[in-house]
Amino acid sequence: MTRVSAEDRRDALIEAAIRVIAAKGVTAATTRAIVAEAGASLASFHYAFRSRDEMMAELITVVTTQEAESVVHALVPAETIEKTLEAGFHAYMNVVRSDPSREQAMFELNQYAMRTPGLEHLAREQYRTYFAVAEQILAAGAESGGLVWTRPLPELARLLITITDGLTTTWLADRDDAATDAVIRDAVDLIARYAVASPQKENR
Amino acid sequence: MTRVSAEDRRDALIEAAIRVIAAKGVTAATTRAIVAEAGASLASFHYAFRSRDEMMAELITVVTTQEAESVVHALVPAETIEKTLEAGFHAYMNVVRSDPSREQAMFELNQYAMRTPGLEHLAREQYRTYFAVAEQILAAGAESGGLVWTRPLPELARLLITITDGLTTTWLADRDDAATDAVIRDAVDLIARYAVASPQKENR
DNA sequence: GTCTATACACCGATAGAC
DNA sequence: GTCTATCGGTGTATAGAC
Repeated sequence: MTRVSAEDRRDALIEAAIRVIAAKGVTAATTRAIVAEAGASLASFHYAFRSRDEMMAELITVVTTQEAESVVHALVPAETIEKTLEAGFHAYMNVVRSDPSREQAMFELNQYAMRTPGLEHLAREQYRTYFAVAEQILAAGAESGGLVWTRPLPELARLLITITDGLTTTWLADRDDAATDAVIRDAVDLIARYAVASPQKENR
Repeated sequence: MTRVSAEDRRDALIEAAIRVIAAKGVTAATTRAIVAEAGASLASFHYAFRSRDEMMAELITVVTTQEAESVVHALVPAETIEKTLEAGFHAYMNVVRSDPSREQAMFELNQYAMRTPGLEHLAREQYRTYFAVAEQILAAGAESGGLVWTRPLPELARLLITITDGLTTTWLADRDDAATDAVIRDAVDLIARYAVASPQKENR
């Protein structure tokens, strides 16, 4: 192997680990499987990382950020808040459908963090990121339609993530697209109720 | 060890495995850890089960049934459908709070089934059981209040499970009781809208 | 920095005595 | 049926040559 900076080696190993995890799950992501995917030697792994858990910790934050970006990127504002929300849910579900194993891996990683001493905070951090993304999406959706939310944004963001999580776990289990769409319509109705026309800006 | 029938041995090992999984996760449930918990020898495991996966398959159906029963058992009908639903969600969350690790294990087992060749059908089966329980709960809740659902029960059952799953994953990640309660109130409003007074029985 | 070789723990599973 | 002892494989991590 040609010489590579420590930073590049770490990144390459993490990207390789992400591919392995997305394909075969967290359990299959052994150091041997990761270096094989990265085309590196076993020793180079422990030159770049003190331990497998150290790499997993970094991987979790990287993959959470990637997930957040891919969801935000898939969004498109529509004419009404209902259509925007519905399109948002469908865009998200298309991300899930395009790589179910990867989405399952997000849950596995969260549980891995919860079960691993010293990594518990990463589980919480992962959801903090999700909530922040949800707030961002809701804020943008309301603003583009000239609306305001009549409920505190953090509450609606958690509601959105709760439903999204549930949609994902149930779909992963039975892959029922039609039933998922029906739940999405309910979710849209529920959330859209909390959006009202923005009051005219008052002079003062 | 005294002699035990094959059936009893299987049950004892499965119960031991459930305890190990609930405490430390699916990954920690090695054959050695299980027999140690059961007070048996390693060989007796493979006398009772052809393989670890054979035991895991049986365990998943057992634990899914247990989970269904413990939820149904925690229910109490109230005066209105709203109160019944809200009490139901809180009863469920109390089950989760009383043993978070066990509830996390339900997700881990589901994912284990999805990742293990030959066990995929168990993941679907697990959710079929959940949906059936949800239908049962919704039917009983409406009947006790003299109401009928204006939506197909399977759709409402899936909605209920979707929300319950999301409530669980988010609560497991950040243990935020107050935020969870707020989401529950939304869920109650959403579902209760589909219950109306039962029409009088008509003579014919 | 990168490699091969290896240490050492633990995994699932089985052989064979009792 | 139950046990101890052990096999072959794989896990994380490291030693030491280059």
